[in-house]
Amino acid sequence: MKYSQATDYALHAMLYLVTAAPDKPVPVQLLAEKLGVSQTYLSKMLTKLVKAGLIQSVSGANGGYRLRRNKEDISFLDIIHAIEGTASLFECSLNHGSECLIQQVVIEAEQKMEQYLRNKKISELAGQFKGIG
Amino acid sequence: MKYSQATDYALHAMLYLVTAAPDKPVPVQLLAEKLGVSQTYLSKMLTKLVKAGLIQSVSGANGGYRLRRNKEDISFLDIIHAIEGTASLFECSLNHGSECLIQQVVIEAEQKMEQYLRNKKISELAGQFKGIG
DNA sequence: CTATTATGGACTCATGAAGTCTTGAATAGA
DNA sequence: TCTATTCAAGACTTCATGAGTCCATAATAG
Repeated sequence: MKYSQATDYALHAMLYLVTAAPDKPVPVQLLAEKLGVSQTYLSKMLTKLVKAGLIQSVSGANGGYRLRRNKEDISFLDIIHAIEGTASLFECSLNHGSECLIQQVVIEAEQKMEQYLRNKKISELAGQFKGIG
Repeated sequence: MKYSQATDYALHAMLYLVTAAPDKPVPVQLLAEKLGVSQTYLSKMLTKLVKAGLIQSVSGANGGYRLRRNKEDISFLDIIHAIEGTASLFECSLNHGSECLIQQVVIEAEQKMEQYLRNKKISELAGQFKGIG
């Protein structure tokens, strides 16, 4: 079980957008160079972030991506959920009669992690952030 | 990102072993019937649990599996780690100069989850456990 | 009109999960 | 000692998903 690299890229891209000038949209080409990943691949993740309402896209020349919300309102969990989906980490595959006690425990544990990620905003790192490379 | 079904089976198998009579080893055939999974597949997971030191195997007639430790000393995390491995959920694939701040946050979150799973013992469910099916 | 930029679908490739099959080793009991 | 039972391990198959490419289409600034 691992987070996908796509999540890794998305988190870094968002960190860049949070630290970048908020008025000017950043084209995917620039982001892709910074992260060392292909444009076409990165654009998949950015599209997901757009659909999740975290960023906004501007087509055409001088276009690109910029934040849609206040940067203080964007949590790690928002980004992770946008890429990985919101399904639970654990789903019992046995057909018990009742609710699965084991599943309840693991989901409870997952919620501890989510709670931390929900409270942690990507902008908190912007101060310490010295550039991607 | 999801826990594997193997982890699901292993947790249920351990719950059964914890509630079963501790003196008599339980053969994989019996466990497999209870869980509704094939013997050969389940035995893979049980072998991992043996290697992790959670249970003990007894070959030959009247053999099977029994707990190796005190049942109060077996946590959810022990079982999950035995099956899934102990690698971190997140590994930054960019080559930064320094440590990755993003990775630090996600690993911190993971540790919240692990802390909960480490404190939760499988035997805590034994009381409420009404059988697998 | 053209260059730039995002969107979306089809596609390939590699990896890992899920599961089977078979062979071999250990041991209890006759 | 022989046999039935039980665990261990490796090779193998199948399928789903992650990772990534390529191309055609749509939107927009100049």
